[in-house]
Amino acid sequence: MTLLHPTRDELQIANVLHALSDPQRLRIVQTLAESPAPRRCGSFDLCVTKSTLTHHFRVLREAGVIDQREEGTARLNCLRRADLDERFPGLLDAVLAGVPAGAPALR
Amino acid sequence: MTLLHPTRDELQIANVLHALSDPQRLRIVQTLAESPAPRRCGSFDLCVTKSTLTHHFRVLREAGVIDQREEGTARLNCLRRADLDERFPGLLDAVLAGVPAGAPALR
DNA sequence: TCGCTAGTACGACGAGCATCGTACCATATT
DNA sequence: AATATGGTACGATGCTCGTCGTACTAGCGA
Repeated sequence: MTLLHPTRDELQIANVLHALSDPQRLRIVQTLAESPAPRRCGSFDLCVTKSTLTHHFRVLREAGVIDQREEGTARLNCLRRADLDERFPGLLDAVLAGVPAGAPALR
Repeated sequence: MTLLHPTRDELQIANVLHALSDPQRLRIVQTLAESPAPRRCGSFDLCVTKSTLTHHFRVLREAGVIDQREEGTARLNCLRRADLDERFPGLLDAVLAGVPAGAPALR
């Protein structure tokens, strides 16, 4: 299966904002931003099932917020910082700064 | 009827992002940002009915993005710039910069 | 007083979303 | 080969959203 990613030029502000407007996805992005290395989908501390997780990762990917690449049996996620900063300078940092620091564990 | 506005401290990043994730509302915010004076609800060039307009203004108001006050038979809208900038510094500017400049008239 | 203007209220409808469970498919590991 | 691990696919469910139309209210001007 091929993972569809929008190109940098295809990023739409409304899509990005929608992707970021969900608490679970916000938490994924926050975790990703704090993480030095790409992370597996399963390594996020969210209180949802695996299938729901898959859904959220797809929304983030299709909006262009994250990049997913396959690595063996896992799927590695990372923020598309450069693309986001280029298209929407300051947006990601502003959002991350606005997310409550000690976000409840949700689990 | 009393217009409910969240206080500055009650603003939630997820709510704000959701409010901003709709093209029509994005256009309202953009117009408001470019306007030196408060504007009436009817003065926005959107291709939706009056009742839909009312709905969008309520979403923006309840998320804390805009302030609405009654003035005779009209309702005047303005951005809550100061509050937004205080709680989420840079967010509004980043979003506004990301909105396509010559946004289609939608009408 | 009689409209006109600006906007709300309410109910409806179709679409989309967040969530789940079950079934499934790879790739490792034993 | 058998099992475990990491994740997807699909269908279902219930909720929310964007949109509309119709009916309504409040203020303003003739």
